[in-house]
Amino acid sequence: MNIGEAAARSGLNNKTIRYYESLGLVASRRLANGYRDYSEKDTQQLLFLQRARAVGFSLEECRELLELYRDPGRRSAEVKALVLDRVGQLDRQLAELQAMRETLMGMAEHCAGDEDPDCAIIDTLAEPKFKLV
Amino acid sequence: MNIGEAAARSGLNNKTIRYYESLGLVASRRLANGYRDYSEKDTQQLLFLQRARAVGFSLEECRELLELYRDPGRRSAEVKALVLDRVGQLDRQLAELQAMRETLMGMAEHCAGDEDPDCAIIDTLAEPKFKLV
DNA sequence: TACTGCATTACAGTTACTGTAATGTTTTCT
DNA sequence: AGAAAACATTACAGTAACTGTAATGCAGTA
Repeated sequence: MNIGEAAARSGLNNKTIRYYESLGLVASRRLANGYRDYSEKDTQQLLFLQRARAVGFSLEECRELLELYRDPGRRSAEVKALVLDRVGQLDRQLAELQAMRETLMGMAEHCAGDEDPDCAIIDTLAEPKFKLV
Repeated sequence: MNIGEAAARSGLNNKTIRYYESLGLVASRRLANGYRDYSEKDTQQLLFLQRARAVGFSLEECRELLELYRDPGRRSAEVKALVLDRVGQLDRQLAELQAMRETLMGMAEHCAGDEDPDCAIIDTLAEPKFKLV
């Protein structure tokens, strides 16, 4: 199958697939006309990539995951470690975003939000009276 | 004061300050030797930028905020709207990261994490049995 | 005078794509 | 058969928000 169909099946964009190939994440056979030709197995790997990206793994992490995916001698402990690492990243990110949200809500509460120039938000950003992130 | 001190006071990197200047977010006077020269007022604007970035505003949003900061005739309603917009973005981001976290934890639970190649995580990424993000 | 530390500019690299241009091939319509 | 649409190819630029590197110059001190 050509790249359009592989894209449709994996949920990736054509350009994204070519990009992944340029990074050496996936390979592809070529037909006589130069068109890429994908097998079922190829599309499964693309789908794998799409799903790994959807839970936020970086492309380098995806590369490691793909290697494990392809390695019949893998240890599931290694896969699990990658996943738990990613959960740790998420926890840190979540905490950071939560803190931002609380700061913003705290500032918004003190702002009248009217036609007046007086604004607690601006004041806080310029010279905070309560602690920021 | 020169850029090093302005950086120290604002918590921004020298390069970051120059970068912001290249984008027209802030301006700077120059001394005879070509060095940038910052006033207290300048550093306050840099600090403002630093704080706005710290709660996750994009540089374009920062530009709007700075304009409001500088405008004595601003309406606080406009400032508040920007903040609440940002809270909305955060809520969407938080929901997305939460969903990723749950997916990952769900997969991790089903993985033994041992010396065996059998791995529920790999299986799920390759062809999911439960719904992904 | 040499050395250190700070300053300047310009350009490349990062992440993960997406958009555009110029071109070629395959398929479909008339 | 010939034209047009729909797909494919490559290469290069742009995005966000910086950071790193190189080559160079100025400032203050031993």
